[in-house]
Amino acid sequence: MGFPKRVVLVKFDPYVPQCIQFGRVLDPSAQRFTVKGAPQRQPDQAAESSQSLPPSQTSLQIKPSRRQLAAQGSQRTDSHPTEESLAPTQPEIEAPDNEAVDRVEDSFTMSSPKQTERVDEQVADRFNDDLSQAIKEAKALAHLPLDEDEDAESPTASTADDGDESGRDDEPLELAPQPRKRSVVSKASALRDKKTLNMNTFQCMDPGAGGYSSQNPNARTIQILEDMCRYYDQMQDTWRTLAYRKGITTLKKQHTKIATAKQAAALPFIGSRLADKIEEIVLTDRLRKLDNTKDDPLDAVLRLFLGIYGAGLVQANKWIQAGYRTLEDLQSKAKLTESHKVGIEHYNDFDSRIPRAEVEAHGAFVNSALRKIDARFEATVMGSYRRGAKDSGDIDMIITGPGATSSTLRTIVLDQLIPQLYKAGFLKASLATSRSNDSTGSKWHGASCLPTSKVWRRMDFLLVPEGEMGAALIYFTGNDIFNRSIRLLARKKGMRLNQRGLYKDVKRGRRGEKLNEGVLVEGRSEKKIFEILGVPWREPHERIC
DNA sequence: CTGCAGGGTCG
DNA sequence: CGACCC
DNA sequence: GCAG
Repeated sequence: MGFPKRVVLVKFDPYVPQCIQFGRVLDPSAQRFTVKGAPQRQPDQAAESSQSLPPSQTSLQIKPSRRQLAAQGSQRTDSHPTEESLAPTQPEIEAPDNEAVDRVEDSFTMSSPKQTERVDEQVADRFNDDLSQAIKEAKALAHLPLDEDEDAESPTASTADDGDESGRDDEPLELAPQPRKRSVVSKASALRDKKTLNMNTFQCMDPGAGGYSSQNPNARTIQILEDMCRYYDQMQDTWRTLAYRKGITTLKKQHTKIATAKQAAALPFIGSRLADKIEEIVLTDRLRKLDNTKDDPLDAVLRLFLGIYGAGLVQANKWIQAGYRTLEDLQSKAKLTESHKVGIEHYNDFDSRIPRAEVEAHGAFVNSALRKIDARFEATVMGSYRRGAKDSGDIDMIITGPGATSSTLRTIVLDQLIPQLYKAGFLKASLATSRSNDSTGSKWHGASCLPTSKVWRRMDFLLVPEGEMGAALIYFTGNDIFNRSIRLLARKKGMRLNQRGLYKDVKRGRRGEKLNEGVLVEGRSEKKIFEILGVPWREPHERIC
């Protein structure tokens, strides 16, 4: 999702790690600093039951709905709508340190760029076989309007992604609205193999909604839904946000106008609720629900508080219930953790976007310091920067080195690099950091600031041992939807994918709880992981779901 | 009605 | 361990 | 909010 979306395929090395980013997504327009004196009015705007969130509850209930509570844990990802703005069509936005990247790649990836296409095709082909079968299955299971005979040309996976640069306008046809025709599709095929996964449900199998633009017939609808989505994201309603994102992505893939609820509901990831909203938007050019929630003072306060690093629904509601309405209230009256203090003090800093050039500068600063400690190590900026974004929510760097073990990395980074960067005045605060003596630690989260600036930026370091580069690349390349999708796929295949590697023979309980670590299958090569999972290779910029 | 990725850090 | 974050 |  995103705005002007899909633009260039910036010309960077496909293998260059591009990563997922953990930016915060906050609506700049939100009147977060002007919400003082928010009325103490009683909440009545909770139209739907599910909507009666704790927030507004001026009164007693501090308790977030189960939904929301469960929601913790995945919000604010860089893949949020507003975050995906890719750099404008200037192909020249190459990563400044391409060399560095190349080196990294060379050291940690099996295949060289040369072999890329070939490999990809092979994978793709292999995939197609599986796919055609999966597709049938999918059609039987999903209520997609495909005709039986159509699947010969497995649409979805425009497989070996034609590295077409001029962007694409081809859209996955399955999603195309077509005259409803209850395909009597194969109960046979459906029964054939219960284990066949419905690939249509994995967004990682399908190139992102790249062709989307304001030209899309559903542009207006999408715009409003993105507003809703952004709102829910701010409210940290993870699952609703996720659902919206999926639905929006589907809509972006449509090339015809979706005007009725019935029409909309036929699409994947669009259920009755979203369908109704879509119809309302088309009919009235607005969404009442959005209008309401948007200007509720208490919601505004809640969103203000939720924007603080380290503050979630529980904490924010406690503050609200305690009567606090402004950041000043919190600073003067509430008991805050160190993170909260930093988060409040630099609320604006962390809330603002980081220009691409500045991201580069931060990266250079870190890299320079690291090289002085040990020239073999490298720090590479990942995140949306690698995806070619013109600005980022935070700066995310992977630090690795030839033969580096997690232990040596911890020593180098945690005991030397970080302290030095602090001394240099570059690092300003730590928010969450591993301890060099913790054998499992692998990250450092904090804030940095260029000598030439006074705006603090969220900076994350990830320590990645050589043997885990492949998995790390996938993880930090994102986007998050893609990651979650591919991880889910791995799970469905009895495996487990995390930032360290792909594991097989993972035993799980009835409810999916991991009962066993599983056996490491692959961690070093990104491509192999894709291959093993049967996911067609996708360039980083195509992993925007 | 339940799961929605999986894992690290903080208090 | 719950909350929060990536 | 969707899907199973």
